[in-house]
Amino acid sequence: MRPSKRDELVRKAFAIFYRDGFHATGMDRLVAETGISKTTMFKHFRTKDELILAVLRYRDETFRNWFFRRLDAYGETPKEKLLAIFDVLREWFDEPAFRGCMFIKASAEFQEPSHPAYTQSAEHKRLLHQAFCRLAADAGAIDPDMLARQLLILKEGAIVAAHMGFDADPAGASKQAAKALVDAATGSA
Amino acid sequence: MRPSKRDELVRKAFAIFYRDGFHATGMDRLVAETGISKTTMFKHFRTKDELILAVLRYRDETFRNWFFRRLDAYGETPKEKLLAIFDVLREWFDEPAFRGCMFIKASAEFQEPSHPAYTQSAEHKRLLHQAFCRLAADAGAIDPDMLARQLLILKEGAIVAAHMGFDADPAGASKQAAKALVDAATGSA
DNA sequence: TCATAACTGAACAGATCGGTACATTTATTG
DNA sequence: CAATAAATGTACCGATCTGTTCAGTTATGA
Repeated sequence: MRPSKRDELVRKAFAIFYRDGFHATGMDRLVAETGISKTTMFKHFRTKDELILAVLRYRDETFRNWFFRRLDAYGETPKEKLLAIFDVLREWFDEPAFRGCMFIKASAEFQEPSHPAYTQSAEHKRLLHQAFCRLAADAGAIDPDMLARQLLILKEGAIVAAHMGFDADPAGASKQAAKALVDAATGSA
Repeated sequence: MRPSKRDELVRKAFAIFYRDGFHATGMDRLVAETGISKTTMFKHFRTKDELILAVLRYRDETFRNWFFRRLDAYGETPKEKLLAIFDVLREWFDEPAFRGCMFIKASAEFQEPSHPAYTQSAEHKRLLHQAFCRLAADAGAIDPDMLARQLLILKEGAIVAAHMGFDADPAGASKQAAKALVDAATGSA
C-alpha cells in the first residue's frame, strides 16, 4: 500500500495538533512524536500549512462520517435523529481525548478570512448545516433552515461549554433546549 | 498619572492579540504596533504570559461591564433582559473589529487545563452563567440554573456562528430560540 | 534645580521556528 | 538480483522567538 506513510502522518499529526494547537506545535515535535522523519514530511507536504490543511480535510471527513453514522444508530425517524445530535455529542464529550472542536480552534488560530484553514473550517460547518437542514425538512419542520441553524448553534455552544468546562452537562442542557425547538417547529407535543 | 503606560500597553495588546492571536503575535510586533519599547513591556510584565493574563483580565472586566450595561439599556424587566442578551450580541457581531470571543480563542490556544489563561477563560464564562442565573431567577424561571445554562450555550453558539460565518443572522436565530426557552421556563405565552 | 523614576533604542543571547541538502539505509517491484 | 522508489538521520540555513543588557533620554516632583 503506497500512501500509507502519508496517511499515518496525517492521522498522527491530527492527534497532536488537536491536543496542543497548531502554532504551539513545531515540526520538530511532530518528528519526535510521530517517529516520521522531517524529510519525509516535507516530501509529502511542501509546507506546514499544507499539512495542516490535509489534517483538517481528514478531520472533516472522519468526523462527519462518525457523527452521522452514530446519528443513524440512535434514531429511526428524522425527528429522533435531530434530537440524537445531542446524544452523539455526549459520547464525544465523554471521550478522554475530547478537546473541543478542531475547526473552532483552527478558525481561532488562523483568523484572516482568506486563510484556507479558516475557509475550510467554515465549509465544515456549512456541510453540517446542510445535513441538519435535510433532517429538519424530513422531520416536517415549518422552517427547516431556521431549525437547522438553531440546532447547529446549540451544538457549537454545547461544544464550547464542554471544552471550557463551565457546564456540568452541556449535552443534557442543549438536548432539552433542542427538544423544545423541534417540538415547536414540527407542531407536536 | 502613574500606571498609564501599563494600561495603554494592555489596551493596545488586547486589540492586537484579539485580531491576530496569541502565539501568532510576537513581542517585536507588539513593540512595532504599540510604539511602546520592549524594555518597558518587560518591566511591567516579567513574561509574555503575564501580559496575556493581564489582557484577559482587562477583557473580562470591560466586556462584562459593557455587556450588562447594554442589557440594562435594552430591557426593563428581567425577562426582557434575558432576551436582550441576543440584541446585545447583534451589536457586537456588527462591529467591524468583531473576531469572536477572546476567551474561546484563549482556551483554544492554551489547552492545558492547568494553564492560567485556560482557567481564567473558564472563570469568565462562569461569571456570565452566574449573572444569567440571577436574571433567570428574577424572571421567575422554574429552573433558573438550567435556563441560564441554555441561554449561555445559545450565546456561545451564536458567537461561534458569527465568527465562522456559517449563519447569516446568528443573533436572530438564537434570539428566537431563546424566546421559546424563556417562555416555556416562565410559563408565559 | 536636582534627584529620581520611567521610558527608549539598539544590540544581543540562546532557543526554536519552518524548511533544505545530502548521503545512507530500507522497501518494493520488475 | 538488480533497479528504483521511499524513508531516514543529521547537519545546516536564515528568520523569528522570548527575554536581557545597558547606556542614554525624557518626564516628574520635592
